[in-house]
Amino acid sequence: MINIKEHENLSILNHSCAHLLAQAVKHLYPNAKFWVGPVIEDGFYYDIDLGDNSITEDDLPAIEREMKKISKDGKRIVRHELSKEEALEMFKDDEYKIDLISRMDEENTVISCYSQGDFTDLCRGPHVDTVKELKHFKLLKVSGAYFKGDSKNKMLQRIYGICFETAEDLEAHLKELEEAKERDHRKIGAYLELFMADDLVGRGLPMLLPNGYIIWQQLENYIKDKERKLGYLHVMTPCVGNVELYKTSGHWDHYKENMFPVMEVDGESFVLRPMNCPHHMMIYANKLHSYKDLPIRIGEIAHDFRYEASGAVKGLERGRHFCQNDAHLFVTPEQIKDEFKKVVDLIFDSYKDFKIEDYHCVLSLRDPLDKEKYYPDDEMWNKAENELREVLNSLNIEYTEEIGEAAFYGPKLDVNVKPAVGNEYTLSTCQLDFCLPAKFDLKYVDRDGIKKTPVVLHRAVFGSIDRFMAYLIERYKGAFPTWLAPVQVNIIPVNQEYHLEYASELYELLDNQGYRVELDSRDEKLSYKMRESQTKKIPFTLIIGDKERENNTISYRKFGEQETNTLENQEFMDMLKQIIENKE
RNA sequence: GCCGGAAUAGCUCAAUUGGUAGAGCAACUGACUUGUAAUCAGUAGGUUGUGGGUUCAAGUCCUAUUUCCGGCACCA
Repeated sequence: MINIKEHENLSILNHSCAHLLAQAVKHLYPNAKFWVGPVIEDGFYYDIDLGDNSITEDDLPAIEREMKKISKDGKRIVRHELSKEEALEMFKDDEYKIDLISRMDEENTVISCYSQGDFTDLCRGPHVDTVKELKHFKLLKVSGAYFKGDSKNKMLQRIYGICFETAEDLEAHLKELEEAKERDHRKIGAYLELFMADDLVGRGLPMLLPNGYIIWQQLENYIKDKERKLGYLHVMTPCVGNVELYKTSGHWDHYKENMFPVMEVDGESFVLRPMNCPHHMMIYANKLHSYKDLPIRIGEIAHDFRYEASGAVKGLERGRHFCQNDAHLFVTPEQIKDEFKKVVDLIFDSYKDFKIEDYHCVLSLRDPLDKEKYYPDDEMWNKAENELREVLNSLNIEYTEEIGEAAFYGPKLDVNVKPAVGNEYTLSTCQLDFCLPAKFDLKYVDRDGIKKTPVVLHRAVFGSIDRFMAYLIERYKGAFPTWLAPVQVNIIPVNQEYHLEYASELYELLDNQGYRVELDSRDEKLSYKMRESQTKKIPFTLIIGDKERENNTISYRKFGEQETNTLENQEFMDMLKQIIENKE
């Protein structure tokens, strides 16, 4: 999907279109006041204070018509420059513009405005020359948005739209949006019976159905196997923990609002655990370690519970229960780089197996001004951040840096992806932590006989298995590679009477070798069964009739292909084995 | 949590200004015995998310509530 921000022309076009939107809204809602209207990846938006009025999606067509009308009038877009003083005078009745202007630093700043007909807006520009150029746009959605992005502030109304240079581009984009909706893991998940949710079970608590659980187990086995080969030790720890555990780690102070409420039992206070770091810290602390033991890599497929805001819950992507592919690596300071590199390699090796190519890396740093969230030790933070940056650079990983995105205990590398619908989220993460080991007073005995505190890398390759699965559903549009597919082979006998026996033999053969195979022996036409096999996106559909029975062969059709191939039975088995091994 | 929208059969949707809740697919039954994306006929399927209210009459109007959807905020 196109990123408007990356194209200069489109960027200017969309920004100008935001002004056009504002002008149209002003015509229809004269009391409207405007905050900001920036260009985003998917077009533009404008944040508007409509006072007592409100706009719903039903009002968008009328606003679009007004925009078209203004565009047809074809007024020129003119830039004026004024001093801060003049600007304050000009917008004296508009508290939003006053807010913007007064935050511009120097007294002598030149402030620019853009006018088109009866509408003038404060703006840095640049813009297109006339509103006539703004023809191929569409308003997409309305929503609330907090003033200055702060939930303590009042809510403004935000209108989203997008603008293109040609009608064809716009149409193509709208079509892409429709297609993206079809890819949504919630839609495919219901259709292919991968998971379900029910009000009686509770909000944000999806349940994996047999088909989905097969995929889930494949993922679990895949990553545990990879980790085992890299020296990870897997553990299992309880889903409930004493509150003191989280007070010690500091998670309680930062996240108690987002935990399920405390359960009081026999004078002890418990919570459903929201993460596993403290448990793994305690496992490390279970015995005294030598520097020779390090690194120690504790891994777990761990069930966690978070009381996510109701508006944040989304399918398998974000639930109130999820399963982390978590691990904590206890290392000496000298081992940080090497271990970090191994984690990064593990992440991207795995991505190759799942053919995940569309991601971007973020180095998440602290906000030095946010003394509340971040552990106040500048020296520790600088050291950790520089260390992480150095490793990323030495690995030639492309990344952007984001301030204020770090965990409270340390900076991290996040690997982010975009879902079919909604905001980007983090798939994999590797976090550097100098903080928690000290809080738990973890030690190892160094070469010189002195007890020292290890450094911890927190990492998750499949952030949560559920979320990773959500991403894969969308990545593959439900057509899973054979090694992941819930049903790998579907056998269709041409005729129930004459071919069922041979088809059953083949079923046994495949089943005995551990393949996930089904035999469709219903009284239906072949074409009917073929259609169903294709709509269920089963990788291999076998057609078994006279030809196959007489020659001891298998005719098969691969998902998404039109032709059928025929192979000797053994050849087919070899091919299937090969495809699964190659994760095709 | 906040702003807005939605909820009708298992699924996708329809039902005029308030006036007998309907269709396709799926399911079930029967016939057909099939060579690569939908064979034909029949049957059954609903307290219109839930609770209150207005009305002679509510899927439709009002109200509360739950869940879902689109964003915002949050994301250890």
